[in-house]
Amino acid sequence: MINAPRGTNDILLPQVTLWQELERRLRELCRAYGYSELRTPIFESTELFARGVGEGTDIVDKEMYNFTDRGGRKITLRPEGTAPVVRAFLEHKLHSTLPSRLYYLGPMFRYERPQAGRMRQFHQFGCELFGAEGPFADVEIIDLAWTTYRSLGIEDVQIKINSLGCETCRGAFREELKKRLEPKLGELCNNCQTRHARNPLRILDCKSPQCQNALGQLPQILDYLCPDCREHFSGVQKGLSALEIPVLVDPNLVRGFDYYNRTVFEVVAEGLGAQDAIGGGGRYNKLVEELGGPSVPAVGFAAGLERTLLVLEQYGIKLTRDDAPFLYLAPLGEEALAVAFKIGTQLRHRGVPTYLPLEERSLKAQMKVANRQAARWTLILGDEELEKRQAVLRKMDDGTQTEIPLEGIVELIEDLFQKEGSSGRCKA
RNA sequence: GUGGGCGUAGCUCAGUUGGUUAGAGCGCCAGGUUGUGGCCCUGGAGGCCGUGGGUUCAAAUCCCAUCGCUCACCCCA
Repeated sequence: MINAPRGTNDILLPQVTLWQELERRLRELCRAYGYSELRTPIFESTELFARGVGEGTDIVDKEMYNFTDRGGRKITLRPEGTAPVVRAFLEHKLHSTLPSRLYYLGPMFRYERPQAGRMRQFHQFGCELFGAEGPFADVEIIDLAWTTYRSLGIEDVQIKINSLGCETCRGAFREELKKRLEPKLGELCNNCQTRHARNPLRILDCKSPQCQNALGQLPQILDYLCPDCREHFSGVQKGLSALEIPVLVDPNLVRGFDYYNRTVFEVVAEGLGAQDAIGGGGRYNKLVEELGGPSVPAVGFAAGLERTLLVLEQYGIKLTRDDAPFLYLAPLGEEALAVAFKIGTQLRHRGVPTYLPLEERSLKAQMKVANRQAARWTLILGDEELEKRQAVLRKMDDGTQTEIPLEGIVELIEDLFQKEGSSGRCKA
């Protein structure tokens, strides 16, 4: 037997309706915010991520699904959504009309050991806002992130924000930090020893108790922000508080991508095992340029959908989606099966969700299936009815049934469906 | 990459100090109702006990290896 590869899974019936409903709501939300969908390929040139996400990040160094195609091209299954969106944004010259609001929704791939809330193929929903430098853009994105969870009924999320400054103030801070860490190097964990050389900022959010102890009082980037960055960050905070979006300033929040500058944020929630982030994002003013485009400021965020569903489950929030048949057809006998098959097919042509049996079965067995399928109505069609050119229409809720003529039956049931519409019933 | 836990029916899991035809609940199928679901009752189908090797008169049970799942470290969504 061949199983799905490690860290991947099949999404089937009970779960798949949750996914459909989740996706439907996210798209609806994007419409409200004026974001339009951008679908990019699932694989890209390896170079895109090497340059976009940055060499030296965990993602690029050890988590990418890389392969060489038959033409010798170096290809990578996308580990995140922002770099591909920027690539497409440039390829289609979307910077000619700014601001540009884009969203994506789909699978991402990272080669890691799976655990609770972490898969090798997982799904992200993300939004990117191009062409606005002022704090309102950051506020819009953070509000959108916040509203994403709120609109799903998750009240209990916390947003942590920080500012990483720009290349000038961050550079100065990095040097200062390195200098201050120098004497304590020996006390830090192995990881942080290498970070010291490559990316000292990441030492700030190291969770190892060894480092937490050794670090003690370190300078904070917020104290090193240049006047512009300081003003921008305070603008973001003012905007958020005007919208009454509660955020926690976390000076140690760094995040794992190289492309962020100024605002970074993370949405955290309980119930994800050892993980706590269900979404995150920030500003990336240099990325478009680094990928060969003009200077276009941008902000974005991404939400992990598996984790979002985990949190929904934790809170007992059920996203329901009607997937039950409106009509269950229960023919008795060969002749009735043929007649039912035709009626059922005509109803399907008219968009009425119809369960159609393909073989003869006892009425009892058919009723059981109708019940299990949560059908709203069952149409019973046997010899007796055929004789009289009639059928029995049974309402499954209360078991009441009426005889209706075969003549015009398709129209009659279609009318019934138009009136009652979908009922929010769920098979699973 | 490292460590812990677990692999028995479609699903959730029992299975005693190794001992005869490996069990339950749910689900599925059929019957109780010669044409009526949900509740109830009866019966049935369905298992290389993850795989390979070893110990033993005898292995689901003990040992080794291997694969898979899972949780955690690292990092992240």
